[in-house]
Amino acid sequence: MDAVFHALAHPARRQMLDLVRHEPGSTVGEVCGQFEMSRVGAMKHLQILEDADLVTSRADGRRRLLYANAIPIQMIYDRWISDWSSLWAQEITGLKYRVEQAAAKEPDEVTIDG
Amino acid sequence: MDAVFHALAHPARRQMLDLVRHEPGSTVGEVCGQFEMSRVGAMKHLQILEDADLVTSRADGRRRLLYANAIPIQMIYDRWISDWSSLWAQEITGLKYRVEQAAAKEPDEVTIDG
DNA sequence: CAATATAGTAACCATATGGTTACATGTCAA
DNA sequence: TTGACATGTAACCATATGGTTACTATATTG
Repeated sequence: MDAVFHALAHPARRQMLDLVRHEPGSTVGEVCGQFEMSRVGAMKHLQILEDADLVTSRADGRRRLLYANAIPIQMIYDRWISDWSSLWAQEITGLKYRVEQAAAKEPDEVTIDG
Repeated sequence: MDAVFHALAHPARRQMLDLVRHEPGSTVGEVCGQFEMSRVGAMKHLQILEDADLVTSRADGRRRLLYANAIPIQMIYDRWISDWSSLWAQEITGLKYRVEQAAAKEPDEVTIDG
């Protein structure tokens, strides 16, 4: 849990995760190339995402392909969000609505960082 | 967002948030007393939670009373969890189930840290 | 095979983080 | 009104974080 929240605490990492989620199979170089910082700096962020299991990878020759992993996000929901629901009961109807929307919706263009 | 995730990245702070949520109106001293570290150390964690708006406070004489704030948690749901739902579509039924459970449930004894 | 492309390591640096002790302030109560 | 209690500040320290440059290693391709 520490690792997951820590990984999400940096805007560059949230953006990276976003990138990989919307473009599964991106290479390390492609992802790093999107950022101002050095490739090595970006790779460190990637490493932190992988340590938190938010990103997984598969070797492909001299390249490495990256994929977002939803499990830790689910964990956050299960151990945090759903637990807090009682404190926002007045919004629960809206929440159920949004969940149903999400279920119906295609993988989409929504941005994550905020 | 940085502040919220960063605040949640430390186990002591998650535990504190848990404490305050289950015992709203706890004083600074009461909360700090629950931890091994010095009072000042604990107060710094509290400050970080307040900076992230996860905890708010109200002065009461020489004491300060603490309250958990659900808004940032809702933000996490809105900007993260619901957005990822498409990646766990096969679990969406279970998710809706859990949401409905949460709506029906009383404020409870569930622990958060993990 | 030689050259290039992709990824990874090593070493380093400035600043942030997480903790401490000692002291200061404000409020309640005898 | 004085003393004790609850909270807050200041100064400090070790280590972690986020970044850099230079170098290495492994695949692919001409």
